[in-house]
Amino acid sequence: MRRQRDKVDILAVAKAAGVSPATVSRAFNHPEIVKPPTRKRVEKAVAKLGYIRNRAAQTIHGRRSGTVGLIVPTITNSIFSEVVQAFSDQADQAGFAVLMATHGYDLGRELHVLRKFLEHRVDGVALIGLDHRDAAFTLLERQGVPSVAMWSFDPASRLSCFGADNAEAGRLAAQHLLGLGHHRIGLAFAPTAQNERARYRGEGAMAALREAQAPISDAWRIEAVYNVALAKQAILNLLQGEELPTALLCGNDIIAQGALLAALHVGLSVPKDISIMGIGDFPGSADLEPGLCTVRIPATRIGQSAGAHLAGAIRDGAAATIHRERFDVALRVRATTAPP
Amino acid sequence: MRRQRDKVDILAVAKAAGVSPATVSRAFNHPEIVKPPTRKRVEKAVAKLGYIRNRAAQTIHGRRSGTVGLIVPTITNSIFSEVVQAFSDQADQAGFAVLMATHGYDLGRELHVLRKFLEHRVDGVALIGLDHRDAAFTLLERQGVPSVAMWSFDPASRLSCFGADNAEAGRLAAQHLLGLGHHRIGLAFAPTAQNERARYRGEGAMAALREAQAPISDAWRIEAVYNVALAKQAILNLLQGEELPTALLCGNDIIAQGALLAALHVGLSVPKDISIMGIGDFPGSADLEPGLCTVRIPATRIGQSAGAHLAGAIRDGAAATIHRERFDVALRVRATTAPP
DNA sequence: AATACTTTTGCAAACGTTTTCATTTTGGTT
DNA sequence: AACCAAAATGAAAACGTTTGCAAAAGTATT
Repeated sequence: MRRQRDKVDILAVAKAAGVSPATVSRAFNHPEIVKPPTRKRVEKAVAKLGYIRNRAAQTIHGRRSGTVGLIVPTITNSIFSEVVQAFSDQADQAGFAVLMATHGYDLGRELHVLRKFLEHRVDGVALIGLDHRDAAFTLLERQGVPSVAMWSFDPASRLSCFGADNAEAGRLAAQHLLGLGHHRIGLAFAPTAQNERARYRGEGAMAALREAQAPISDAWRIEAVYNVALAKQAILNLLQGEELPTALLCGNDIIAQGALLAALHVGLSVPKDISIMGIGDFPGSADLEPGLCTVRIPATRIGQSAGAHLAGAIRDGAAATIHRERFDVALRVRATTAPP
Repeated sequence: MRRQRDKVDILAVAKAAGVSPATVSRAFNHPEIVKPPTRKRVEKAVAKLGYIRNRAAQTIHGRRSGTVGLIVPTITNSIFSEVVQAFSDQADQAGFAVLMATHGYDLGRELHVLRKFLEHRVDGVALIGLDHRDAAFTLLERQGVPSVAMWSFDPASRLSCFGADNAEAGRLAAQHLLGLGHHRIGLAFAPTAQNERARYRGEGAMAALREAQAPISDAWRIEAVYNVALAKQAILNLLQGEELPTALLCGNDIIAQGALLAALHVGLSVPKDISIMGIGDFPGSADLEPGLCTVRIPATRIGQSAGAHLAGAIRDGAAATIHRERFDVALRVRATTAPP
């Protein structure tokens, strides 16, 4: 049984292998420049002592920490699970460990977490969306930390961004409903104050409705939160009203899922009695009964590209240059929509 | 505009505040022992220079890293989202940053990630379940890193554990169906090889069926994976058969959700034509239409307790003592089950 | 005003690596 | 065998903190 007191560091390994600490270090970081027999001896010593490198020590020496920070609003529903998974996989493949945190749609907490991550000297940062505290932007710029924003595309973004044109997504959704002949369209969106995704989508949808001269009733405009149960509740209230819309355009698939359940709950048949349209095409949306009609946002590809780009930017020390990538959205016509 | 070259470290702050580096350090770590006016001067200097502490430097000095590792099978579905969120919140509150990774139900990858996290000198580790590579256990013991396993309870566990008795959950589910009068019960479980949760649940269910002398047909025993779409597919195959079971007991709510969708898809009415039972009570299960009958496992409480305990064990340097906490499971009778 | 505490601060030695520079070893040419 | 270049290794100085110990500055007690 190994005693606690004889700590096994690079020096202990060096002694056990009969080489200098420098050689041990090189055996890890530049194996090609240490002679194979020596390397073998080092490896044997490492195995025997159960040595585990200390990343903190190399971080302090100015090398990279080997971590990237990932800050998302939430992981309790499926909205970001795909993008988080894809990003993490990519980071992992590039050899990074992922520091992850959620802020619950509170940009103040986001800033707090960001600061904490910078104390840990993350080599890069990934955020969701383009709405952030000004302090967050300046912090990232001052520290020269490569960073990416995922989910939204904006040609004038202050951060590198990988995402979709949310206004277009909203427009596409509205146009699909209008094209089916709907005029009385209800809108269910999340609060848009600190959330440009919801804001842009809403604006895109409204623009399309105005163009088509569809009426926009405040009674049909409800605020839902990103949670199936709560969204279901909110929509139930709407469905209690007397004059119902013939279609419901939801800010994302979570809300749409709530809407679908609410409709079924009050005995409405979808899409016969009411059409329901989502945005996002989250995992599971296609498999609902009936399958949810929505606008696809390629979350996995966004996460992958963002992860790969961030890893590259870290490797090249390219914190300052802004890179923007726009991912196409596409209508996914499924069974929850039909002519009124 | 601050030049990149004049790095702002504790020395720069000290100079700007007219004190020694030691005092700056103390102002951060033991504010109570530095005189208020001095502290003020330090704080002002910190703000002016935009200084951000370097956690790596304090880690290397033997202090704690301020990070905990969280390794889960997956986050792409709702299974672990609750427990992950609760654990992270707790860790965050205790001042820790969370290094998180997924291994996709591959315990080899889990070991790999664990090793990586130890290189980063995480102060504690949280895992899901009790099935792990032997090397993972020894690694944790050798390194003396406080660790907890969430989700399963076992009085003989090798790690501290916070979780439910999965055999009881399986038994409870089976007994509920038997009690309703079902005899022809299909079982849909995930592969049990490296997953004691599924294994114990299955064993508990089988034991109850045997006791009740219910027939166990291999044709009604199918292997599903933890993914709504794939589970739906697998169950669809089962439902194509001629002699159908009158009830379906699913290894967890994800599979049950797939089963529900599959049944609806082929035009079966739930629970009139077939009863469906899940295990877990994941977020959203209560809100399905019809609401999913299941066995509740208190994921949020598990994550909270595990997080709080881990933080405590780190504070007290109590890596060796094993703590086990058992959380009660409870039947949640909802609309997807009825007498045959 | 001198003494004895107590509180606050500073000095300097760690912490575990990496890397520059210098030195030794190796292998290839004459 | 002598020489030279190239390859491999070692010595030591960093990296940015924290903390034990000692010195200095207050504060209370005579």
